[in-house]
Amino acid sequence: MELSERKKAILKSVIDSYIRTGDPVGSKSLAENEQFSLSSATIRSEMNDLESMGYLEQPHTSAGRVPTPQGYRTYVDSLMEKYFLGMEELEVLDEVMSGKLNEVGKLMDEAAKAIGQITNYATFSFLGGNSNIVDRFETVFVDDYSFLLIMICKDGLIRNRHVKLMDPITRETLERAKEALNATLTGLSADQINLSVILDFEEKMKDSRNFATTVLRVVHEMLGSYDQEKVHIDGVTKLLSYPEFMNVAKFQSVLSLFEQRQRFAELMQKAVPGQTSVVIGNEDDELAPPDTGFVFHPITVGGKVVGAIGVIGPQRMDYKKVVASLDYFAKGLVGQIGPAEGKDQLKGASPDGNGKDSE
Amino acid sequence: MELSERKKAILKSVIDSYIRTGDPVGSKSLAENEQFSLSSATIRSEMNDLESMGYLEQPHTSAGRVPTPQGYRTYVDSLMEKYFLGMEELEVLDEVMSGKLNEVGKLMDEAAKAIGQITNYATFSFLGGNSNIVDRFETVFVDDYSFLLIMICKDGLIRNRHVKLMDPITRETLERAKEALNATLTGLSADQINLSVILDFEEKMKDSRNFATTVLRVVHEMLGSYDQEKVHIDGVTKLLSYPEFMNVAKFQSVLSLFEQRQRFAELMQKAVPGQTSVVIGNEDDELAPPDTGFVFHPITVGGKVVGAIGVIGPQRMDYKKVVASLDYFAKGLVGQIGPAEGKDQLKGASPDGNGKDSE
DNA sequence: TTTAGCACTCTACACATCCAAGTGCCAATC
DNA sequence: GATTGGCACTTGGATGTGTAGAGTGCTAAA
Repeated sequence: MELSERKKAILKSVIDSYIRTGDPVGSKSLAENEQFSLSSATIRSEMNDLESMGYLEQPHTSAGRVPTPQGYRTYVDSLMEKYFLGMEELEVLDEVMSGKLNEVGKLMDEAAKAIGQITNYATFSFLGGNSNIVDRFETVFVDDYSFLLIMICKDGLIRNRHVKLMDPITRETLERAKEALNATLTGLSADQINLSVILDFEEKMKDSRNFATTVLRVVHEMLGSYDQEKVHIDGVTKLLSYPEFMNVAKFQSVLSLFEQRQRFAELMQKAVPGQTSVVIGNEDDELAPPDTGFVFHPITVGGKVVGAIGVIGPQRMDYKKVVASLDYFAKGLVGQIGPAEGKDQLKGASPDGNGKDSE
Repeated sequence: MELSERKKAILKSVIDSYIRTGDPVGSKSLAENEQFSLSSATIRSEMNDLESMGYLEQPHTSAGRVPTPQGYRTYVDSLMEKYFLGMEELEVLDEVMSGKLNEVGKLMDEAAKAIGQITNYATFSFLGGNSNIVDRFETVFVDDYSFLLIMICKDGLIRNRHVKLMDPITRETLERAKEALNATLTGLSADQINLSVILDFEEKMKDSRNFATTVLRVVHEMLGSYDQEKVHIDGVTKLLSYPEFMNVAKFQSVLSLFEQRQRFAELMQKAVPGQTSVVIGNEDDELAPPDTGFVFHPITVGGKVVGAIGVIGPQRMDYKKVVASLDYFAKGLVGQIGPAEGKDQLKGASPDGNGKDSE
């Protein structure tokens, strides 16, 4: 059954009002809200329809109506109007983007903070996927018992590890290991590194077995795991100012999401490049806790999603404002990281990478 | 006025009981608690004394007594008995420590998590101070528009940054920059880098001014700032299981501390090498939020505090258990990082450094 | 010095009441 | 047929009252 224009208008009003106040909205307050020249009874019956169609629900018999996830979904997809950022808001964002930050990671962190300031919700920034293809390895000799292993990926991301050893190595061994790595692992992604590749590498390094094993273990870890450290969350306290999170249990469910950072990576797999996504409550899966909303915008480099920046708030968050902020930042970011890409397309010049990738 | 033995015993009992239950403890329950063969009236008068001496206080007239920060202080310093870790607890910790983790940072994170599991409080691990002395710089050419700058400090800590540039560089320029950095900055700490040092460096790189400026800015940042990213907090949700944090305002004050991570660094300045410190509420300064307790153990490398691992919980936390866990881990850690130091004392072999220093 | 007894204070809880908000339904009206 | 006013009904929240229980301070007696 299609929604009539009037139903749409009423649904939009209900959601707008609920987002603003957080109180269930009743037929009377809507009727008084001039824009409808209808009595509360009429509105009541329309709301009744909307409820049976699944867009609204009542916390209890004598309360007003509250949007369901499905209600929010239609609102976000087709009802809400565009939000235009105000002067101060633009200033906050522009300041971050004009800041001379050489690292995209830092930039994203700052932007997330700024967006949190504008919207008053918690924000996160997230960088790095897990299916990188190795471009090459580099090593730096630190001392006889340790060295730095640097992995440069095709998409420009850089990770590194400081590897400690039990037995001393020489610069020569290290150099040989680097060459062996480059010879065997270049062009492969994590899931392509199988036993034969490993044996190949160990064969090349057979005079220093222990060392080779250690190196492989580190490489494996660098390739395989999402890098939890790269999820930065800011402004969790802001959530405590919303009544829906004053309930300890609710807040706990959100907090525990924050502590399982790898879940962000899963969430990000829903990301559509260049487009702001909205996940409402546990709409589809169990990815997000109930009563919360997620809005995020993926960051793509060379057509590949390498991260995201986003907002976490109550389900009734001000989606239009949040979406506007994220869009504005994402549009600006393309300008920031675009030039480097343009300059050096053939080499796929690192548009990013940033230190945070190291770990 | 000195505390009589009996007063001490009563104070200890009150605190033990309060830590266990979280309820204010009354004279009657203490009197019944066999170990005193005194009537409740006597205990009452003793408690009255303890109250006027500042060790106890009453939430309201008809409630039992609750320890003050001063009360906890005496408890921690001289009253509490030693806690012996149980088999399962030892197992949890041993497993972490025996894990082949090449990086001290990772090790500390895991240990913090384990201690959280044992004690059921929030934990943190923190790595890196800000007054490092530069041992040398290394660079890695990534592509024409970016490179990796690696700073190796005297104490073995390693930091790195992926630096992006607006103009292309050559491997030769990069190599020259590295040599210039090593020539001018080696052996200096952040506060020793003044204008003349900067001018010296710029003079050496005068044919590529922009590049030199960028490099200096990055170096400055690497040297100067506490690295917020290096504070890892785990198990915040655990705190929500204690009634004292069910109050939203209280919990908020703790959370906001977590969001100002640099405050950990300040807190750490109180650290005494090799010794577990306890900070109770806002005992002295405003460092810690009221109603919370901090217990932490600094990690020293070459006599210098480079980090800490610790526990954050309600003021009435089980200090003896927490202290025992931290002590055990710290003792074990010395063994872990000791060997590398021993093997290569002259060179001040990196006992650590770990990737997380990069950022 | 210790103790038993007692009056007093305060909180937590259960219970009752009242009120406002909002609903659904129905008959009257446009 | 859509809209509306009227009305009975439901419900949660706020407010008030009474009671039980825990704990105290004080005092007089042991």
